[in-house]
Amino acid sequence: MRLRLDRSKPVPHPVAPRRVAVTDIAAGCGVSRSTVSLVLRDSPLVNAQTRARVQAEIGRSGYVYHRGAASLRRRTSNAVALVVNDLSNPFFAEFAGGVDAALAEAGYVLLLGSTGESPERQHAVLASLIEHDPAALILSPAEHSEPARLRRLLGGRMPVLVFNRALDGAGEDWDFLALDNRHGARLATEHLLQQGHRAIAFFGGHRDSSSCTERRAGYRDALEAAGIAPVPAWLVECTPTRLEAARQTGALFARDPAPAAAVCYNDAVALGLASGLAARGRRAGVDFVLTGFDDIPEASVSTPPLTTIAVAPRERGLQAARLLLARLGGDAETPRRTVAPARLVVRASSQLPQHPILLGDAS
Amino acid sequence: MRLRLDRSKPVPHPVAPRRVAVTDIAAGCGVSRSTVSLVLRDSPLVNAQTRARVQAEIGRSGYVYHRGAASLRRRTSNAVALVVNDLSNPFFAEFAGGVDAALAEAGYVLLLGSTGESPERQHAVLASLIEHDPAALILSPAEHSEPARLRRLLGGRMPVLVFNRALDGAGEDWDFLALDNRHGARLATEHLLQQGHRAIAFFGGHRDSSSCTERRAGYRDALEAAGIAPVPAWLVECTPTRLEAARQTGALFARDPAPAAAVCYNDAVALGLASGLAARGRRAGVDFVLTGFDDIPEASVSTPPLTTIAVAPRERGLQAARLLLARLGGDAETPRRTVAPARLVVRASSQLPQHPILLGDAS
DNA sequence: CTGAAAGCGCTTACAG
DNA sequence: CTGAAAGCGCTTACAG
Repeated sequence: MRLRLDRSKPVPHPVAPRRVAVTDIAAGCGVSRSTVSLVLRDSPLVNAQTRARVQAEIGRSGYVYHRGAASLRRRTSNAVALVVNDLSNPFFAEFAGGVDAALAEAGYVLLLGSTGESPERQHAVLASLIEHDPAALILSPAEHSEPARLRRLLGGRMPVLVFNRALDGAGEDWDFLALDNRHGARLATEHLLQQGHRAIAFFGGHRDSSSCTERRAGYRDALEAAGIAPVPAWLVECTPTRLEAARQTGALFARDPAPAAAVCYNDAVALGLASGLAARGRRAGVDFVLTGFDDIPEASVSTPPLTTIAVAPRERGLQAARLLLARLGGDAETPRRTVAPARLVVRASSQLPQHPILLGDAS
Repeated sequence: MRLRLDRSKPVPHPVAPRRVAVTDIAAGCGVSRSTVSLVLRDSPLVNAQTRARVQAEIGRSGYVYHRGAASLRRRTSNAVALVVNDLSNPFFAEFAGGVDAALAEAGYVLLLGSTGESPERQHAVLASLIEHDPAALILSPAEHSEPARLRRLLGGRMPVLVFNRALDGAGEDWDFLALDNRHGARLATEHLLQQGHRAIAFFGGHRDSSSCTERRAGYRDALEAAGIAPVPAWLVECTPTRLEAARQTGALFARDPAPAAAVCYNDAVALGLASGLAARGRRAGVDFVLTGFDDIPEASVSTPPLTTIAVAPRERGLQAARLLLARLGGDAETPRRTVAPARLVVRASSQLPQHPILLGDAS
C-alpha cells in the first residue's frame, strides 16, 4: 500500500463555486471586512449595534469561518496531529479517544494517522500530516523508528510529544510520556512471589523492543530483591499476539525444571498462553498462574479473569494532549519526561483456588 | 464539557517565524515562483534540468508544502472529516481504522471528532470541523440527532456519508451506509429455531433506536416464518451495556412460560445476560442459549464463546471511505443507499452440549 | 518552457 | 470605533 503524496489529484472535481466570505458579509451590512473580522474574533473594539448587525448577517448567510485562511494569515493552527500504531488495538483506540476529548474541550481539532508499526508508513503519514501545519504532534512511534530521520522530517517546527516508546536521540526538546513498564512488571512479579511462587517465567514480547526490555527489567528487579536468580531458559520470546503466544506455550516447558507461573509481556500474550495451556491439559489459574499487562477489556471477562497491570490508556491520552496544550501555551516548566503510573489489578488468573500449591523450590 | 469555538485563542504563542516558502525556493535557484509551483505539482511543462535544480533546492531547504495555502487558492481540500460516537467502543475504533486506511492510501488526511452520543456535542464538533473545510464527511450520527438541524449546519457544501443510523429527511443527496440489522437478527433467530428452540426472547436495546427496531423486525420475521407468534413479554428493553443487561436478567423470567433462549440486541448485552444468568444459577450455553450482535473481540474469548452476528466494522470503514472518494471523483452512478451484509458466527453460547434439550412447545 | 500579476479568505498594523 | 492597504503561501490564466 503506497501513499500517494501526489499533489495534483486530490479533487478532480469541477471547481467549487466561491463561498460566502467576509467580503460578502461586509457588503451585506455595509461595513468593512476589517470590522467583520473583528466581530468574528470577538474584539471589544466593535460598537454593540455594529456587532449585532454583522452577526445577524452572518447567521442569515450561512457563513462558515475559513480557518485555513485565518491560520495562513496569522501563522497559527488549531489542529493537533496524532499518529498511532493502529486503532484496531484497543490500547491505542482508548488513547486516541482521550487525546480527542482533551483537544475538543480546548477547541482544537484532531488530525489522525496510523503507522501499522511500519517506519516507512510512519514517514509517509507524517510527511502528509505536517503539510497541514498542525500546531503540535503526538507520536507513538512505530517499532524500529529511526530517531534521526524523524528529527529531520519534523525539524523543530512544532512541539512534539512521544508516547509509549522511547526515541533516544531525537532531540531534547521533545516531550516523552512513558508508561511505567519496569515498575508494572515488578508489581506483577512481586504479586506472584507473595503467593509463594518462585519458579516464575517471563513470557512473550521481543527483546529488542524497549517496552519488553523494561518489563523484563522489572521482573528481574523483583526476583533479585527476593534473592532468586533468574533462569535464562524461562525468558521466552514471542510476537505479542494471542495466536503466537498459544503456539509458543511449549517453549515454557522445554527445560527441566519448568516454571509454574509466568509474568506475560501483555494481555494478548497471557490470553494466548492460557489457551495454549488448555490445549496441553493445564488450566490457567488452577495449575499454572499468570499475569498480563495492559488491562484490555477482555482481561476481565476471560476464563479465568486475568490479573494484569492497568495503564489507563484513555487517561494517558488526556494527559498527553494536556501536556502538549500547556507547551503551546508557553509552559516551559514541566519536565520533558513524564512516567505514568502502572497499577496492579488482581483477578483469578494469578490465584490458585482453595489449596494453593507452592511450586518450585519455595524456601 | 463545553466546546470552545472561540477564535481568539488557539495559540497564545509568540508569532512563528516566516517559514520556507515557494518564494524562497524560487530565489534560491533563480527561477520564478510559478516554476517552483509547477515542479511541486509535477507538471510536465518544466524543463528536466530546471526541475532538478528546483528539487535539489527543495531538499536542501527543508521546505514543507503548505496545503492550507494551496487549498485556499485552488478551492479544494484533501482532508475528510469523520465523526463517530466514541473511540473507546471497539466497533467505532475498527470503523475509524478502516476509514483511516482507505483515506491514507488515497492521499487524504483524516480529521476526527466524536460525539459521545450527544447531539449538542455533535453540533459543536461538526461546527468546528467544517471550518477546516473537509472535502467530505463521514458521520455516524448520535442518537436523537435532528436531521434538519444537521442539514442546516452542513448545507450542501460537501459529500456526506451517514453510517449506521438512518437520518431520515436530511437530504436525498447524502449517502447512507447501513448495516443489515434486520437480516442479521433474522439469521440469529433462525439459527436458534433450527436447533429446535421456540421460546425465544429478544433482549436489550431501546425501542426508539433505529437499530433496535430493525433487529426486532428481523427477529419477528424469523418467528413468523416459522409460524410462531411473538410473545410481547419476551421483548425486554435495556440500555445496551453489560451492567444493565445483567441487572435486567430477571425481567426475562418474570412471566410464565419463561423463554429458554434469547436473541440479544448486541454482544455487550449478551455478555451481561450471561453473567446475569450465572448469578441466578443458570449457565449460558448449557441451560439457556443466546446470541449477540457485533462480534466484538470479547465474543470469541468469553465463557461460553458467543454466537453472534459479524458486521466487520473495519471493512465498513474501508467501504465508507471508498464510497465517498468515488463521489469526490465525480461518481454519480452508485446508489445512495448501501446495505452491508451481516454474517452469522456460530459459537458455543447457542449450542446445547451433548444432549440438546428442546425447550418450549416444540411441534 | 518561464515569468509577472492577480487572487483564494482571512488579519493586522496604521490612519482617521 | 471603522476603513484602506498589505500580506500569509500558494496557483492560475495569460503573455512572451
